[in-house]
Amino acid sequence: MTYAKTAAFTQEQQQLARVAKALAHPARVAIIQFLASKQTCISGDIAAELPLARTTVFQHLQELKAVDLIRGEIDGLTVCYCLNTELLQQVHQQFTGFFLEATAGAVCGPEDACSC
Amino acid sequence: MTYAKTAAFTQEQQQLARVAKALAHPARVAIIQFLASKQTCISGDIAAELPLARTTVFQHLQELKAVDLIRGEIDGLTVCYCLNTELLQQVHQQFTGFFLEATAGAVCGPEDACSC
DNA sequence: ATTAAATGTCGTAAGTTTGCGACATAGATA
DNA sequence: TATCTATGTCGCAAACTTACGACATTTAAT
Repeated sequence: MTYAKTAAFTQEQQQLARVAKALAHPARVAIIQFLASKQTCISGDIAAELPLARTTVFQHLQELKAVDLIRGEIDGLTVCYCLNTELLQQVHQQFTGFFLEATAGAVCGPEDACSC
Repeated sequence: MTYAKTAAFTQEQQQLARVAKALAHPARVAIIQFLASKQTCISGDIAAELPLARTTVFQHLQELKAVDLIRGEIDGLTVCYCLNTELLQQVHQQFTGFFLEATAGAVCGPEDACSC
């Protein structure tokens, strides 16, 4: 039942939410940063870089793959994980659009009570 | 147990994940867009704009308030909801930094297999 | 003082996420 | 061929999320 009403929102809202959800865990943020820090694809032990069990990291990797933010190619014994930089750029634009729209009004300051 | 290991990540990663999580549902994206579209604070029936029950919308509003993306001031019988544009701007910068970092490497194209 | 309207609080059902250990599988190498 | 290493798959327990109805609270009007 949990996501029962998702279909009632626009594609744009759903897509933004979907990506946001993929980034909604520090481990997944860390994984992307780690892949970015190596300037290349990674074969292997990402789990060793994180304070989590191997299977848990694998699970996070699956989630990132599910939204296509990263790719994974099997290469013999190891797997090669890559960032999908093209999608990341696209998503960046989408978020920028969202934030610009949201900040355009400049309604309330940070401390002041609002004066409705 | 679910968020047991969160503390093991950096503040930056946690903050980004926290905001991403707040945006990780289309209803919450829609709420922010709705508040932005009115160029002012809103007293009242946000639920009427969304395909969800009043209490459910209220719950989403609470979550957005919890990360301080929106503010709510009680004003007599109604409540005045505002975007925290200052925070939104800050978060926008944070996301931009993250995405720039992530796309800097430009490792793999969208279709090509990676060449590890 | 009653009552109507607008919000907030609680509880609950169903589904999802997180984190992990145990087991399965597939190349590589002796 | 046995076996080591690197990954993938399953299943489980605990916690979290989503969605909603029923009830409480608060303010404004009559």
